[in-house]
Order: sequence, then C-alpha cells, then structure tokens
Amino acid sequence: MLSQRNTTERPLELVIVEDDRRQRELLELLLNGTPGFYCRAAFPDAEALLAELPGLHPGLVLMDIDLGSGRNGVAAVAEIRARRPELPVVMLTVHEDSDYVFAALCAGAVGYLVKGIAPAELLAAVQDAASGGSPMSPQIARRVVQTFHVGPANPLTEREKEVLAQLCAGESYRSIAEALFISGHTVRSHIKNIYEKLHVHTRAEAVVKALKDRLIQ
Amino acid sequence: MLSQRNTTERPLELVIVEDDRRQRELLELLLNGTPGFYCRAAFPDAEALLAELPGLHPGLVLMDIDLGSGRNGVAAVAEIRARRPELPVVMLTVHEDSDYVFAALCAGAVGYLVKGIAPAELLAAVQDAASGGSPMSPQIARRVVQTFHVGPANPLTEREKEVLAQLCAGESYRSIAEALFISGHTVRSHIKNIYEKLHVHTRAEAVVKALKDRLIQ
DNA sequence: AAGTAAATCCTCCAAACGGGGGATTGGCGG
DNA sequence: CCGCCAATCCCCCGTTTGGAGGATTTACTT
Repeated sequence: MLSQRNTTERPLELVIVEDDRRQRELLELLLNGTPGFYCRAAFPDAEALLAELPGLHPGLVLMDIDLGSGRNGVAAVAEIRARRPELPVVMLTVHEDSDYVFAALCAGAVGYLVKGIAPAELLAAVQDAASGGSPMSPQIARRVVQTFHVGPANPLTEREKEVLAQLCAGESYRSIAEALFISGHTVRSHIKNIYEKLHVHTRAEAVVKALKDRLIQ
Repeated sequence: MLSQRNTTERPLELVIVEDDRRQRELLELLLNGTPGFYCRAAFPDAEALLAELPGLHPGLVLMDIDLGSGRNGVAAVAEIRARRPELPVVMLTVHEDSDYVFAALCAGAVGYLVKGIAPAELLAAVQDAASGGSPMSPQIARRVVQTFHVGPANPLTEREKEVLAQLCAGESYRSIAEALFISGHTVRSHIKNIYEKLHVHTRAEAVVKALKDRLIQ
C-alpha cells in the first residue's frame, strides 16, 4: 500500500528463507508467477543463505523462520545486515509477541509481516520495502508507534527540564551552574526537586526515566 | 493494505481538521461519498475541534495542519489524547522532516500520512488506523523503523554489559558488587573499562549511551 | 609456548554527589 | 490580601564516584 507496483522495470530480485518446504515452494511460485518479481533462490534456513550470499545480489530478503530457531532468525538478520547493510530484510513469521518483533527490528529488519497475510498484500509489502518503505502488519505497526507515545503528564517545570537535560549530558553540578548562570546550590535544589518528582534517588535513575518517558526535548 | 475495507457494519465516523477550505471540503466529499465512511464534522483548526469535542464521538480524527501552526498540530494531538485516550488521531500533512514526524508520534498520533497520497490509499489507511493499525507513508515508516536499528558493533563484554545494566538501574558500586557476587574493586575495574570503551567519563553519559545505542538487553 | 584479553582483586585520594535542614524573592490564583 | 509555588541562594556532613596506578588467574589464540 502507499506505493505503486512496478512491472515495467527490471523485476525485483529476491531470496527467501523459509523452513517449511511446502510454504517455501508456494512462496516461490507466487513470486515467480507475478510480473515484477523474481525469486532468485530459496533456502530452508539462514545458514544456507549466508553461505550462498557472496554469489547473490538480491534486492530484498524475505525471512520466514518459525518457532524453534527463534533466536536464530534475529541473529541471521544481524549477520545479513553486517555483510550487506543496504540489503533490506523483511520478516514474515508467526511470532507476534513484542519481544521477538522488537528484537528483529533492532537487529535491522526493515519490515515485519505476520503470516496469514493475503498474497496480494504480501506482494505489495515486498514492493514497498524494496522502495524504501517499511511494511508492517497493522498490529505490529501500532505497537511500534506506541513505543513513541509519551505519558501525557510531565510534572517538571521548565527550569527543571533544563537541569535534567544537563544531567543527561553528564555535566557536574558546577558545569550546570555555569551553563545556566545560577549557583551550584540552586542546581542542587532543582536536582533534589527533580529526584522527588520522579521518585528516584540517583542521577542514573533520573536519566533513564528522562529518556524512557521522553521528559526532555 | 493489510486490512479489509468494511462496508457492511456501521460506517466509520470521523472528524477532520484541515485549514485549507478547499481541501477540507474535498476530503469531506471523498469520505461521505465512500460507503463505510461518514464524516461527522470538519474543522479549520484544532481549537474548533477541541471546543466541539464533548458533543462528538468519532471513531477517528484526521488531522491535517499545514505550516505556520506546526507546533499547534502536535499540541493538539496531545490535548486530544489527554481527553480521549482511545480516540486514534492520524496526521495527514506536508511535513516530512523527522522532528515534526516524531513529535507528532510522541504526542500520540497513531498514523502519519504525507499529502499526495491517493484517495483509495487514504481510505485504506484510515480504515487501517480505525482497526488498530498504524498506517504510515513508506518513507515515514522506514524512518520510524530505523530508530530501532542498533549499531552492529557493541564493544562491551558480557560481564561489562551486566555491569552497565546495573548502572542504568542506578545501583551503587556496592549493590552491583553484591548483585554480581564480586568485590567492589572489580566493579570499579569493569566500570572504568566501560567508560573507556564508550568514551565517557560519568555514569550519566554511560547510561545515555547504553539506552540510545541499545547496548544492553 | 608465548601472547593476549577478560575477569578478578587491591591502594591512594580528590572530587562529586545526595540527604537533611533553612531562607529569600517574585508571581499568580483564590 | 494571603497563601502557594517556582526559583534562587546557603549550611553541614557522610557516601559515592572516578582517576591513576598495579597485580593475579584463567582462557583462548597464534
């Protein structure tokens, strides 16, 4: 969605990794039977792909690794990314739990689709990913977006936010005092108030809270 | 994409915010002319919507605020979210720069579309958002996903990562020593090595780097 | 077998941190 | 007008941190 199918230019060359033989062949059939797509190779596991990768120059990898080798799928993405940073990898799995999703995205996957997706939508998503997009199944996209949502109430005053920002920069009381043109005593007062409002007792906790809850900037 | 159009159930009721009168009316026409959608109200600015919100119960807000009131658009999303946490807001603007995009997402927008989107795709995206998805234009989605990508090389050893995690938790040398069953001296050694590898000199900087570069977990 | 890296332990010491108090000013709302 | 809160300043004092050094053991690599 949100991008046109390309049928006139050179077809999109891709490789797939799918452990189930039947599904692998179905995927291959789907891709090779659709103008604009060309499945160069299909592997049952990531190791096989990594072994053949030097001789391949696909435009995209469709990675479908089911339970059992869960950790492997993420590691494989990282490995592919280390060798071909520009090669987009799209996950297509049954894992819908957050941990796996975010682990895959952190490892470098550009898209994440859950199985059960309709063939036409799969093709559109693949095209999207190859064109610089990041196709995600709706629930996945929502969860990703939600990681950006910030708690509405930020109890800190403007001045306190300024001080907190300096804390995050690792500045000392003295540097902060100089930067904000106030005395070190005042800095301490602000920091004490910040700690109280955030329910923390150390700089490190305050920094973590500031970053996680996006209290600054 | 990735979701079906719903024409049989009750139509999706939405309100739109769009400062340009012509575009506002075109949007209204498009929505009201499509089975499954119903545009309850259209406002020229966010303030007007907020004033009427108590009497409205839309299933989605389509927010299209162009340049000039940039900050206002983000603030409006935050305000809507504060009053109706469950009401999804989809941005539809010309702003493609990262700052604005992430500010909107942080404020609580569930989707982000750039103008120029085809009508059919807009409708699909709206339906997607209402069904729990997070429609994003391809370039936007990619940028969002890239914020998860982690630098491939993490120079820290396993033990150092454990210590760093404790640092992020705000633990003292002593607590860390007890938690990891080592002496405080050893903890200090690890921390010194961590600081050197990360090129930082304080706890706070190390914590920021750990979170930003996803060095832990 | 030698070399390297990681993990463990140690001392000395100055600087920074954080908890407990308290005080003054200015502004804003009831 | 009075109270509250943010912002500013100050004290005492124990704890924690981090820089600069050095040492040992284990384990992996060459």
